[in-house]
Amino acid sequence: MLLSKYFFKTIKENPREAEFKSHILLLRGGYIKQVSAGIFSYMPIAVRALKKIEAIIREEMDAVDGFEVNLPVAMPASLWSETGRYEAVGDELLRFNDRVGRKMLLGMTHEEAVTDLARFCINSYKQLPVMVYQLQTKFRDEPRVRGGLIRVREFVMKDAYSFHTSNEDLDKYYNRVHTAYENIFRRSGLSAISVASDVGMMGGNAAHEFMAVAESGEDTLILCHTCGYKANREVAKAKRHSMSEEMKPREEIHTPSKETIGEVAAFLNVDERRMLKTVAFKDEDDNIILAMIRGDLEINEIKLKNYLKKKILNLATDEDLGKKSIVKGFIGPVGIDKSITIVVDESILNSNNLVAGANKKDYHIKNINYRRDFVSEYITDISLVKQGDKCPICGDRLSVTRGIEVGNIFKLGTKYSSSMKARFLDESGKEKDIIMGCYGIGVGRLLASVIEVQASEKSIVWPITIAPFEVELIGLFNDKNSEIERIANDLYKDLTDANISVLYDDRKASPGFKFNDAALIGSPIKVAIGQKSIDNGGVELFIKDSEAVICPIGETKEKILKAREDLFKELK
RNA sequence: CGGGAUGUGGCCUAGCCCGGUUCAAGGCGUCUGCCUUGGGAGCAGAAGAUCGGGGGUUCAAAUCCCUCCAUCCCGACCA
Repeated sequence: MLLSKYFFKTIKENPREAEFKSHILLLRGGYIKQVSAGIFSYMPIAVRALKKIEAIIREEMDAVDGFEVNLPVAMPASLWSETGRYEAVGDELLRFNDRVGRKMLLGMTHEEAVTDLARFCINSYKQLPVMVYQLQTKFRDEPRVRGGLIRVREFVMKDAYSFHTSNEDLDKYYNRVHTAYENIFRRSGLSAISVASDVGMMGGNAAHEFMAVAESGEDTLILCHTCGYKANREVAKAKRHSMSEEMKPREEIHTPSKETIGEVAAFLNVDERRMLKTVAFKDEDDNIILAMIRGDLEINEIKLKNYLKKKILNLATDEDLGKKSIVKGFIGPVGIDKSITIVVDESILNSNNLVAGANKKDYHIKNINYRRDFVSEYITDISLVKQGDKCPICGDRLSVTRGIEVGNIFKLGTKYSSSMKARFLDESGKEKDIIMGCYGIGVGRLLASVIEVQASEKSIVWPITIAPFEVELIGLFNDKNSEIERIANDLYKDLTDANISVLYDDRKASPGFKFNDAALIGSPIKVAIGQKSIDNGGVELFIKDSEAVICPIGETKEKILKAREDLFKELK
């Protein structure tokens, strides 16, 4: 490809609206053009990289016996009503009417469409297991977009759906996909780790997310470097040490205007770990829920929400509490209105003689003990894991890092097949719901993550497997110097004939201009040829971000072929 | 949806607080000509702007006020 003819434009200055490294470099390098918040046009250089990623994904999906399909972007609302999601999903589902006024939607995910296909095609256990996948545009009307391609409204996703006769078979297949995902990210040059994750609106039994570790990531990951425990903070657990001591008699004490854990602990001179913290929430029906946890810990709202199977859970306002005659700042388990749901964190069970509010202004109660002083039918782990907490598996210190979710895999179970009546006949002729799994990868997000994780502030070096052009040939000559131009042209032809994707910068532009554009184009192999390099004995070869190496012209093609092969080998 | 910020030729930025003789400016990019090729060259010329939109205040508005819109960041939300 001749750069002088290429549909392409670079920008010298950082665009005003971009803050993320990947966003800045993708805009400056002429990969993407923003059309609206979270909606982008992709230029040829980006499309080349995306197609390479898609090719890797297809190979790996085919290798786990997947069949590529194409499901619709626009669907009738009635299909989604079958699972109740037309009504259940919020405004991120874009709803509209067609010309006859029928309710429609833009697909943000495709469980309904694929289950509809499955119930049509699958009748017998003999057809299972089977997996279908697609690479297709999704639209999600996100309330907040972020970081260029990191979080967008319209994007291409690889989504795959598998169908099984049993949970055991799903488990087996799920592991195969897990491996396929590891292959995809490794081959794309992105180091991603899988963590246990929340199942969210997809429902189902188990899930993993594949995370690119990056400071700019929006997810918080909990990792144990000793035993390899890895989890999204949303579901992460920690070992909480016991704080038991001999039970003491309960005692009410005057704590004027001491409302926060810190204030009360200081006032009474007790450790915050001897405090019982109560946080009040409100659900979608305006019910008050009190979550109780040890004073030094925080509530993980997602765990709490999942445990209670609530759709909405917000912090209760002072007004909400007032309506139920709950005394803000002095809430406690003893003497509280019995009709209020109390969720008790496990940390309360192995601690005792705790201090909590007395449900009376300016009073707390000392030496509260679970069982003796109160009980609840809702006991679970609702604690938020912090840096330095103990690993639930090995007890060693946990560390916290940030990650970008580039893929996820879910065990769906029968959530969709049962509501949509996607069934099969088993060996004994009995009708059963098909057991499903689903597996997603955000293609554009993967591309952006590669930059986010490994690019410098000013330049991209693409992994060769996804590079828009494997080689960039930088011609440094003017028109009069036809000798050098002839050598460059010959080299370009040689490389192209060898089936290497080459971008040849043949533009009339200064060397600095070309080198800077090359830094944005990001070919992992760059060749510069000019009077200076010729005088030094040939061309200059740059592999990834290394210093220039002089290479005789006659050996250039072989050197590049070798370097190319080596780079591919690294990402096998 | 809450909090914060920003909208000035294709891109970046100054001017705004303190309205009027720098008031529509500078750089980049683009076009034409000359010249030039080792780290975003030089010279000369040219095109290109409803100062985000609307309303208001005023003799006078990019500048002050109201309102709407758009974009970004943080939070909420999220496969």
